[in-house]
Amino acid sequence: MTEPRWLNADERRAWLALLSINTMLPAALDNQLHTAGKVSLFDYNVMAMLSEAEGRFLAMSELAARTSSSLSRLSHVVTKLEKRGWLERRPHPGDARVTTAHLADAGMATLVALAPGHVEAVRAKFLDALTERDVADLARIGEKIVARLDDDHWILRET
Amino acid sequence: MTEPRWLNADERRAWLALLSINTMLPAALDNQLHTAGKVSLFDYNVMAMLSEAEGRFLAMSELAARTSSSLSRLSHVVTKLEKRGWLERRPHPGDARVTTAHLADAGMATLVALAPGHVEAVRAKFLDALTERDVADLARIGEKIVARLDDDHWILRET
DNA sequence: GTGCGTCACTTGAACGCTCAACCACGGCCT
DNA sequence: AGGCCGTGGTTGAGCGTTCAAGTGACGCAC
Repeated sequence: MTEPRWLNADERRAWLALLSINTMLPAALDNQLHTAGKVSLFDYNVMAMLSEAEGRFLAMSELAARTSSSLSRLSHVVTKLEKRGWLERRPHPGDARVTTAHLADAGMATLVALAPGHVEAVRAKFLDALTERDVADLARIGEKIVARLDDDHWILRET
Repeated sequence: MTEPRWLNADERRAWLALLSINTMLPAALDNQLHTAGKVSLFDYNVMAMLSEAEGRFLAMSELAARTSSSLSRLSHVVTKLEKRGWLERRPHPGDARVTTAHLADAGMATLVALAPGHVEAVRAKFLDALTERDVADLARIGEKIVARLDDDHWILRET
């Protein structure tokens, strides 16, 4: 039973900052999206990921990977968005186990309507506080952390 | 109605990384704490903040500030932890509006028991992926973001 | 000292998320 | 062909969080 290595000053600062960002940033963006269109940040992201996919659809498991969420959480949310007419579930032709989520036209329309305000909020609450250099550093460091948490996370998947 | 400024490559990388960290890191730490002692990361943090305070107590509003949470959320959690005998609410002598939360001995004991494993997890899931330089950069950048979200956040309160 | 606005919190209901259980299918292996 | 395990997904119950409303207490104006 050896003494644990406690955090030094910089480690503590980094950890506390990340912890605070972690609760405050999603809250701020959720807020903007919710007042603009009764949509959560997660809802938005689900639709955004679909909008960027070829054919505007993805398998549930792939969509879960791209939103860093559990299949269960995604399934509940897809059900909700489906009820609003923004998404549609379809069986996969080749493999009957697979369900694909398709972004409907109505979903694309709300996404397009919400996007400018959302990007503005991302800038206002986050990116505008940083220099170009900071953003590059953060991207590099952030990807290292992501790699540690999930070594084949999709955002690391480019050449 | 001008065209919004969409994100460039680094901005997008930084944003997506932060978004992923945001869901995966708390989940990983929650997991460790929950299997080690049926405690959430937020529960742990509440008790940790109290343990570091003079006299092991803080006003609810101050504790809310130090956990970046709403008073409402904190109130519910304090009720829960109080039922487990880890915390105690007391009226503030000078101002009857204020409630203070005190860390009980039992709470301190569980904190002490949980701390080594938690710190190890923070290192394993996060800090160990980074160089010393990265940690310093992240602390600096993180604090800039915190400042943007709340310009007198408590972690910025030292000289 | 009476009103009035603010502050510090609490509460209950609605909503969202997590967890464990479950089902159906596909890909084996024999 | 039959049995088996792993994969992909759904569901419902329980718990946690948010939101809006409500309760006192303080402080200031008059």
